[in-house]
Amino acid sequence: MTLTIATWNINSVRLRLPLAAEFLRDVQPDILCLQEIKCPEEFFPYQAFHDLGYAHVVISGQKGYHGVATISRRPIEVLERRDFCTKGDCRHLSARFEAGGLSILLHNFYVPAGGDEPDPEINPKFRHKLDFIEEMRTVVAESGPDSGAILVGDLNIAPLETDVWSHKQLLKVVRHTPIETEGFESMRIGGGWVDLMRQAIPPAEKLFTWWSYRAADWDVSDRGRRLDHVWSSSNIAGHLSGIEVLRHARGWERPSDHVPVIARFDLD
DNA sequence: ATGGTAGGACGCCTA
Repeated sequence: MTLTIATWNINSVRLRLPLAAEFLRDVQPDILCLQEIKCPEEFFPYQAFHDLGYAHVVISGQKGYHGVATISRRPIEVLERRDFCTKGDCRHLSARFEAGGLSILLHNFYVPAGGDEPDPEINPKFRHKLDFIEEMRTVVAESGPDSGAILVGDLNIAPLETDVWSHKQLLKVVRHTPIETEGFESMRIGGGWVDLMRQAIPPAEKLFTWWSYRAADWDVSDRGRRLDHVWSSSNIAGHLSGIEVLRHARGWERPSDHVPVIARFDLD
Protein backbone atom coordinates (compact mmCIF):
# COMPACT_ATOMS: atom_id res chain seq x y z
CA MET A 1 0.00 0.00 0.00
CA THR A 2 0.99 3.62 -0.53
CA LEU A 3 0.78 6.10 2.33
CA THR A 4 0.87 9.81 1.48
CA ILE A 5 1.44 12.45 4.12
CA ALA A 6 1.44 16.18 3.34
CA THR A 7 2.36 19.21 5.44
CA TRP A 8 1.49 22.84 4.70
CA ASN A 9 1.61 26.12 6.55
CA ILE A 10 -1.64 27.44 5.08
CA ASN A 11 -1.65 30.88 6.80
CA SER A 12 -5.39 30.96 7.59
CA VAL A 13 -7.43 27.85 6.87
CA ARG A 14 -10.63 29.83 6.39
CA LEU A 15 -9.19 32.27 3.84
CA ARG A 16 -7.50 29.53 1.84
CA LEU A 17 -10.10 26.79 2.13
CA PRO A 18 -10.61 26.75 -1.69
CA LEU A 19 -6.88 26.18 -2.21
CA ALA A 20 -6.89 23.39 0.38
CA ALA A 21 -9.82 21.77 -1.42
CA GLU A 22 -8.04 21.99 -4.77
CA PHE A 23 -4.91 20.51 -3.21
CA LEU A 24 -6.80 17.60 -1.63
CA ARG A 25 -8.64 16.81 -4.88
CA ASP A 26 -5.40 16.84 -6.89
CA VAL A 27 -2.96 15.15 -4.53
CA GLN A 28 -5.33 13.05 -2.42
CA PRO A 29 -2.96 12.56 0.51
CA ASP A 30 -4.06 10.17 3.22
CA ILE A 31 -3.26 12.83 5.80
CA LEU A 32 -2.69 16.59 5.54
CA CYS A 33 -1.06 18.44 8.44
CA LEU A 34 -1.78 22.17 8.48
CA GLN A 35 -0.08 24.93 10.44
CA GLU A 36 -1.05 28.56 11.11
CA ILE A 37 -4.74 27.80 10.77
CA LYS A 38 -5.44 31.05 12.71
CA CYS A 39 -8.78 29.76 13.87
CA PRO A 40 -10.26 28.45 17.11
CA GLU A 41 -11.90 25.03 17.14
CA GLU A 42 -15.47 26.40 16.93
CA PHE A 43 -14.81 28.16 13.61
CA PHE A 44 -12.90 25.34 11.93
CA PRO A 45 -14.46 24.30 8.57
CA TYR A 46 -14.96 20.63 9.49
CA GLN A 47 -17.85 20.11 7.06
CA ALA A 48 -15.87 21.24 4.00
CA PHE A 49 -13.12 18.72 4.73
CA HIS A 50 -15.65 16.01 5.52
CA ASP A 51 -17.30 16.60 2.13
CA LEU A 52 -13.91 16.20 0.43
CA GLY A 53 -13.52 12.76 1.99
CA TYR A 54 -11.56 13.84 5.03
CA ALA A 55 -13.82 12.90 7.90
CA HIS A 56 -11.17 12.53 10.58
CA VAL A 57 -9.95 15.92 11.77
CA VAL A 58 -8.16 16.89 14.95
CA ILE A 59 -7.15 20.44 15.66
CA SER A 60 -5.41 22.57 18.23
CA GLY A 61 -6.53 26.10 17.46
CA GLN A 62 -6.65 29.55 19.03
CA LYS A 63 -8.00 32.94 18.02
CA GLY A 64 -5.98 34.94 15.52
CA TYR A 65 -2.61 33.21 15.70
CA HIS A 66 -0.80 29.88 15.29
CA GLY A 67 -2.84 26.66 15.43
CA VAL A 68 -2.36 23.23 13.85
CA ALA A 69 -4.78 20.73 12.31
CA THR A 70 -4.37 17.13 11.17
CA ILE A 71 -6.86 16.13 8.47
CA SER A 72 -7.22 12.48 7.48
CA ARG A 73 -9.13 10.10 5.20
CA ARG A 74 -8.34 7.22 7.54
CA PRO A 75 -9.17 6.99 11.22
CA ILE A 76 -6.77 8.81 13.52
CA GLU A 77 -6.73 9.04 17.25
CA VAL A 78 -5.56 12.26 18.88
CA LEU A 79 -2.90 11.59 21.47
CA GLU A 80 -1.80 14.94 22.81
CA ARG A 81 -1.98 18.69 22.34
CA ARG A 82 1.19 19.67 24.10
CA ASP A 83 1.72 23.17 25.47
CA PHE A 84 5.43 23.68 24.76
CA CYS A 85 7.03 26.37 26.94
CA THR A 86 3.69 26.59 28.84
CA LYS A 87 2.64 29.74 27.03
CA GLY A 88 -0.78 28.47 26.08
CA ASP A 89 0.11 28.55 22.34
CA CYS A 90 -1.45 25.99 20.01
CA ARG A 91 1.67 24.71 18.26
CA HIS A 92 1.61 20.94 18.55
CA LEU A 93 -0.67 18.00 17.97
CA SER A 94 0.11 14.30 17.96
CA ALA A 95 -2.10 11.54 16.60
CA ARG A 96 -1.86 7.82 15.98
CA PHE A 97 -3.06 5.81 12.99
CA GLU A 98 -2.61 2.37 11.42
CA ALA A 99 -1.03 1.81 8.00
CA GLY A 100 0.50 -1.26 6.38
CA GLY A 101 0.34 -3.18 9.64
CA LEU A 102 2.20 -0.43 11.48
CA SER A 103 1.00 1.82 14.26
CA ILE A 104 2.33 5.27 13.36
CA LEU A 105 2.60 8.24 15.70
CA LEU A 106 2.37 11.53 13.76
CA HIS A 107 3.51 14.84 15.26
CA ASN A 108 2.35 18.12 13.70
CA PHE A 109 4.44 21.16 14.79
CA TYR A 110 4.43 24.90 14.36
CA VAL A 111 7.69 26.17 15.87
CA PRO A 112 7.82 29.86 16.95
CA ALA A 113 9.29 32.18 14.31
CA GLY A 114 11.58 33.93 16.81
CA GLY A 115 11.20 37.62 15.93
CA ASP A 116 13.85 39.64 14.12
CA GLU A 117 16.72 40.08 16.59
CA PRO A 118 18.78 36.86 16.97
CA ASP A 119 19.82 37.56 20.55
CA PRO A 120 17.99 35.67 23.33
CA GLU A 121 19.13 38.24 25.91
CA ILE A 122 17.26 41.11 24.30
CA ASN A 123 14.57 39.33 22.27
CA PRO A 124 12.12 37.18 24.27
CA LYS A 125 10.68 35.72 21.05
CA PHE A 126 14.11 34.34 20.13
CA ARG A 127 14.53 33.01 23.69
CA HIS A 128 11.14 31.31 23.32
CA LYS A 129 12.18 29.74 20.00
CA LEU A 130 15.43 28.35 21.45
CA ASP A 131 13.57 27.03 24.50
CA PHE A 132 10.97 25.41 22.25
CA ILE A 133 13.68 23.59 20.25
CA GLU A 134 15.28 22.43 23.50
CA GLU A 135 11.95 21.07 24.71
CA MET A 136 11.52 19.22 21.40
CA ARG A 137 14.45 17.03 22.50
CA THR A 138 11.90 15.13 24.59
CA VAL A 139 10.00 14.17 21.41
CA VAL A 140 11.90 11.14 20.19
CA ALA A 141 11.35 8.87 17.16
CA GLU A 142 9.83 5.92 18.96
CA SER A 143 9.82 2.74 16.91
CA GLY A 144 9.47 -1.01 17.19
CA PRO A 145 8.79 -3.99 14.92
CA ASP A 146 5.17 -2.88 14.51
CA SER A 147 5.43 0.86 15.13
CA GLY A 148 7.11 4.03 13.98
CA ALA A 149 6.90 7.80 14.10
CA ILE A 150 6.65 10.72 11.69
CA LEU A 151 7.17 14.40 12.56
CA VAL A 152 6.15 17.19 10.19
CA GLY A 153 5.51 20.89 10.26
CA ASP A 154 6.70 24.43 9.92
CA LEU A 155 9.81 24.17 12.06
CA ASN A 156 10.88 27.72 11.14
CA ILE A 157 14.59 26.82 10.80
CA ALA A 158 16.54 26.23 7.58
CA PRO A 159 19.37 23.97 8.81
CA LEU A 160 21.62 23.42 5.76
CA GLU A 161 23.55 25.94 3.66
CA THR A 162 21.47 24.83 0.67
CA ASP A 163 18.24 25.41 2.60
CA VAL A 164 18.54 29.18 2.04
CA TRP A 165 19.16 31.35 -1.03
CA SER A 166 22.37 32.74 0.48
CA HIS A 167 24.04 31.01 3.42
CA LYS A 168 26.51 33.86 3.87
CA GLN A 169 23.95 36.64 3.81
CA LEU A 170 21.57 34.88 6.20
CA LEU A 171 24.01 33.71 8.88
CA LYS A 172 22.86 36.52 11.18
CA VAL A 173 19.23 36.37 10.13
CA VAL A 174 16.71 34.54 12.34
CA ARG A 175 15.91 31.04 10.96
CA HIS A 176 19.47 30.37 9.77
CA THR A 177 21.75 31.50 12.64
CA PRO A 178 24.26 28.89 13.90
CA ILE A 179 22.62 28.74 17.35
CA GLU A 180 19.37 27.74 15.65
CA THR A 181 20.72 25.42 12.95
CA GLU A 182 23.10 23.61 15.31
CA GLY A 183 20.51 23.21 18.05
CA PHE A 184 18.01 22.04 15.46
CA GLU A 185 20.23 19.35 13.94
CA SER A 186 21.42 18.22 17.35
CA MET A 187 17.80 17.90 18.50
CA ARG A 188 16.80 16.00 15.34
CA ILE A 189 19.71 13.55 15.45
CA GLY A 190 19.49 13.10 19.23
CA GLY A 191 15.83 12.19 18.86
CA GLY A 192 16.62 9.54 16.24
CA TRP A 193 14.81 11.44 13.46
CA VAL A 194 15.70 11.10 9.76
CA ASP A 195 15.36 14.22 7.54
CA LEU A 196 13.30 12.62 4.76
CA MET A 197 13.45 15.63 2.42
CA ARG A 198 17.23 15.37 2.40
CA GLN A 199 17.15 11.59 2.16
CA ALA A 200 15.22 11.97 -1.10
CA ILE A 201 16.82 15.17 -2.45
CA PRO A 202 20.63 15.50 -2.36
CA PRO A 203 21.82 17.96 0.33
CA ALA A 204 23.92 19.74 -2.32
CA GLU A 205 20.73 20.87 -4.11
CA LYS A 206 19.01 24.08 -3.11
CA LEU A 207 15.58 23.31 -1.67
CA PHE A 208 13.01 25.86 -0.45
CA THR A 209 9.47 25.65 0.93
CA TRP A 210 8.89 29.33 1.75
CA TRP A 211 9.24 32.62 -0.13
CA SER A 212 8.57 36.00 1.48
CA TYR A 213 5.42 37.95 0.63
CA ARG A 214 7.63 41.05 0.47
CA ALA A 215 9.64 40.12 -2.61
CA ALA A 216 8.56 41.92 -5.77
CA ASP A 217 8.79 38.66 -7.76
CA TRP A 218 9.30 35.60 -5.57
CA ASP A 219 9.91 33.28 -8.55
CA VAL A 220 12.55 35.40 -10.28
CA SER A 221 14.42 36.52 -7.14
CA ASP A 222 13.98 33.00 -5.64
CA ARG A 223 15.08 34.11 -2.19
CA GLY A 224 13.57 31.10 -0.48
CA ARG A 225 14.19 29.05 2.61
CA ARG A 226 13.41 25.43 3.64
CA LEU A 227 11.38 25.99 6.79
CA ASP A 228 8.97 23.05 6.47
CA HIS A 229 10.16 19.56 7.27
CA VAL A 230 9.25 15.88 7.20
CA TRP A 231 11.07 13.57 9.58
CA SER A 232 10.57 9.94 10.56
CA SER A 233 11.99 7.11 12.60
CA SER A 234 14.60 5.12 10.67
CA ASN A 235 12.35 2.08 10.14
CA ILE A 236 9.77 4.30 8.39
CA ALA A 237 12.50 6.14 6.45
CA GLY A 238 13.32 2.85 4.74
CA HIS A 239 9.84 2.87 3.19
CA LEU A 240 10.02 6.40 1.72
CA SER A 241 9.32 6.32 -2.02
CA GLY A 242 9.50 10.05 -2.73
CA ILE A 243 9.28 13.68 -1.63
CA GLU A 244 7.53 16.40 -3.60
CA VAL A 245 7.74 20.13 -2.84
CA LEU A 246 4.82 21.91 -4.54
CA ARG A 247 6.77 24.98 -5.63
CA HIS A 248 4.05 26.03 -8.07
CA ALA A 249 1.65 26.49 -5.14
CA ARG A 250 3.49 29.71 -4.30
CA GLY A 251 2.14 31.05 -7.62
CA TRP A 252 -1.51 30.27 -6.83
CA GLU A 253 -3.94 33.15 -6.47
CA ARG A 254 -3.71 34.63 -2.96
CA PRO A 255 -1.15 32.00 -1.93
CA SER A 256 0.29 31.10 1.43
CA ASP A 257 3.94 32.10 1.73
CA HIS A 258 4.68 28.38 2.36
CA VAL A 259 4.05 25.55 -0.13
CA PRO A 260 2.91 21.99 0.61
CA VAL A 261 5.48 19.22 1.04
CA ILE A 262 4.36 15.68 0.20
CA ALA A 263 5.95 12.43 1.39
CA ARG A 264 5.00 9.08 -0.13
CA PHE A 265 5.72 5.73 1.49
CA ASP A 266 5.49 2.16 0.22
CA LEU A 267 4.32 -0.01 3.07
CA ASP A 268 3.84 -3.75 2.88
C1' DA B 1 20.84 50.15 4.25
C1' DT B 2 16.14 49.88 4.38
C1' DG B 3 11.60 48.42 3.58
C1' DG B 4 9.07 45.73 1.35
C1' DT B 5 3.51 42.14 2.19
C1' DA B 6 -0.06 39.37 4.42
C1' DG B 7 -3.77 37.82 7.99
C1' DG B 8 -6.81 38.52 11.90
C1' DA B 9 -9.44 41.78 13.74
C1' DC B 10 -10.06 46.76 14.01
C1' DG B 11 -5.21 49.45 16.20
C1' DC B 12 -1.58 46.42 16.33
C1' DC B 13 0.42 42.08 16.83
C1' DT B 14 2.61 38.17 14.43
C1' DA B 15 4.95 36.38 10.71
